[in-house]
Amino acid sequence: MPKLGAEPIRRAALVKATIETVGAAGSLDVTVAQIARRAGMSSALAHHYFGSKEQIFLAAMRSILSIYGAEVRGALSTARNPRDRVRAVVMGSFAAGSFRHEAIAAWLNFYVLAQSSAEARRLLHVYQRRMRSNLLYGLRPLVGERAGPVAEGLGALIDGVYIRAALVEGEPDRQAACDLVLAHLEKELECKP
Amino acid sequence: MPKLGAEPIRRAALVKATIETVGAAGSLDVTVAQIARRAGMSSALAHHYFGSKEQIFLAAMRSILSIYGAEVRGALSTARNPRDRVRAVVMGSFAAGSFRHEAIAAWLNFYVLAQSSAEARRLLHVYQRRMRSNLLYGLRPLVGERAGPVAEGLGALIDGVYIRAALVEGEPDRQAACDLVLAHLEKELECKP
DNA sequence: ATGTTTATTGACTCGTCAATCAACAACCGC
DNA sequence: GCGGTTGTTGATTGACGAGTCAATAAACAT
Repeated sequence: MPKLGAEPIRRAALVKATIETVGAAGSLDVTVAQIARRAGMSSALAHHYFGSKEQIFLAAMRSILSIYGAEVRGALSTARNPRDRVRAVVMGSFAAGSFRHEAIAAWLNFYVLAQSSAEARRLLHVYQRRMRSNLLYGLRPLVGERAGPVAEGLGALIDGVYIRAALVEGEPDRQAACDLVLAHLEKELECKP
Repeated sequence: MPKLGAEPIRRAALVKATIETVGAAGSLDVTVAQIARRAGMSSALAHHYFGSKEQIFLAAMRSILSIYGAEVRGALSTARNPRDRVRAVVMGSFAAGSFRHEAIAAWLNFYVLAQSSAEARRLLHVYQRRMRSNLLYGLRPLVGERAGPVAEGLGALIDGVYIRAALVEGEPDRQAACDLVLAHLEKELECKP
């Protein structure tokens, strides 16, 4: 049974299974055994590779954050001016890899975890800072000193759209979500001072 | 010890203690014993009056929702035109009784609970529908058929500001939060068609 | 006085679950 | 073919926590 070099495969399988299980339950109240079973292994093995339940969750969140980051970077890479840069950050946030039921449920629970786990809070702050600085970089040339508040509003709006999407069953409407935020952005860009 | 007519006092004490305990822990992962202790009684009594842990939480959420509803109604009562009506709904959402650390933490966890508890989901939908209809009522005369999308955006923005406030320690800045949303509203009202 | 209703709790049951461990299985270099 | 490394699990432990229950105590009714 045991083939060598299994560690990365097992870890990946556990991360995937964690996102699926948390997504299906809509809560972090899932057992390591459930996750391990979905990943096709025993719960002892999950502990063997990750050490604790919390570390399994955090690995899953890191995976989600890294997909999200890659999507935003990808969208940014084709942007040639500030306006498109800001739009890219928004559109990256609603790309297919991130704005999915499972990932959204994970996000929501991640917010909750951040209230009690220092490591989760740290991770969340990293994401928020990156998002904020991405937005500011594009916004500054467009709205000058208003960039701060505008970024604030965009970030909050994106977060709000995310958690509202957590409540609909089935996959959320990416197009509609993205358009809503982009429309808000247009309004902000209309007045330049 | 036992004085008659204790039921309503006990229930209220448990609701209060639940909000405090969940607020302090930032999670629904608190024991009935913790809540009961904070409310100055045994866990058996908590079960006696509420039947189950979930019912205790739901009672706490109903209390928060009812305070919120009262605040919005209060703000609405002095509004004399559509514009002030919409502003009242927004400002009611950031009134002192609702936009507090504890209540915000409860909200966040309520969203999570709504993913797995039918009763929590029902309760949440009641609130969302009421908020939406309050907004629409004021928005329709102002922006006509755009009222739907605008209400959508306002609702999402308010939710987003809420969960972001969950992450700051200490009491959140009500003024700033409210201003941010009101500024968004002004922008939406600028173009009337 | 006595029985009924309401209030209250300590002690208990029963299940669950994270984490550990001992043991077993396959592969590797030699 | 042997010792070390890696992979893997069933069984077990130990703790914790929701919910129950029997028992006690005060108030009330008659």
